[in-house]
Amino acid sequence: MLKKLQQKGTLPGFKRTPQRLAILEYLDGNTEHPSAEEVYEAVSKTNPSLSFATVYNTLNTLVHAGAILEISLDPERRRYDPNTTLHNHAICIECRRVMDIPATTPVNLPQQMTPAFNVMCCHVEFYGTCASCQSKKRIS
Amino acid sequence: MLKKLQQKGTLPGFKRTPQRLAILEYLDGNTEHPSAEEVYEAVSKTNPSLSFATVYNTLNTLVHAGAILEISLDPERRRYDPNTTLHNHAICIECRRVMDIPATTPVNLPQQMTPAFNVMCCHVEFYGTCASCQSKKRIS
DNA sequence: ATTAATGCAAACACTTTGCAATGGA
DNA sequence: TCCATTGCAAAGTGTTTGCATTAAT
Repeated sequence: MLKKLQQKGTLPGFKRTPQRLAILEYLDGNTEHPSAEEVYEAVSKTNPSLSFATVYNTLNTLVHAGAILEISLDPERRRYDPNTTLHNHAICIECRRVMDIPATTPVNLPQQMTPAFNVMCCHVEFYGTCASCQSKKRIS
Repeated sequence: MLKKLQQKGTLPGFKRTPQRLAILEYLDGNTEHPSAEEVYEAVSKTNPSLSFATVYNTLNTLVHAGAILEISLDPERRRYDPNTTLHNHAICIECRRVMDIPATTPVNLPQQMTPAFNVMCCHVEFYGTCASCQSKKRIS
């Protein structure tokens, strides 16, 4: 998905600037669900002139193009997910890390709701503790 | 849950001020998933001196006491849910309204994740269009 | 009397916007 | 050349905080 945008003429009017290409490269295959600040921190290492405006501008453009997903698991800040295929998330309540979980068995709305609400997609959030936070707790 | 807090001596140190009692009354049984601003708008009608600081202060106190839930479906603002029992949500992508959905069949993590991630609870988000937005679309 | 809560204003964090300068197409 | 994008600074939105005053216990 993001690889396509790195090539010429995929999205009409989308100019492939050095900043955008660097952001695309950072996002492609990234499973960290980074925030705008994390994108800025990472990409500005190689592009010191990068501005926050460009990061936000690019992320919003990518969201509108459907190339990445905006996820609102964190009330403090928006996070972005380059994985646009159907999948779920496990959120560690200790370290707040978000992990991808394959969408296996489909989840259905209870029958009585089916006619009233037209489900287009669904997203499951698993809250709990990740492996590393579990072992940290055992030690302390 | 919220009814209890309206009575004396339920939460040590929790003072039942007129503002808090009005907020509790507004929240109790409310299924609108209101934001802080919506709480302020509604409650300040009867309590004109109410301040935003008090609304935020009270909502945070209630969240910490486990009396209400903070939900981050909306990246723009936090919403609050007085229903603290296990349930899911249907989000209309047209009008952004959030509806409660009973949690029927339990959702499980794929087997291979089970030992690594200790699931404590799970929350399903159904995205789609609600009945009223469907009929609006048919008309226009 | 003690201590928590109120209301105001200022501060804060995240995100968007206006605009002149830049640079892809 | 044309027009989207950049970078900066200012503005906008939602939330928190400091503090003197008020009021519940």
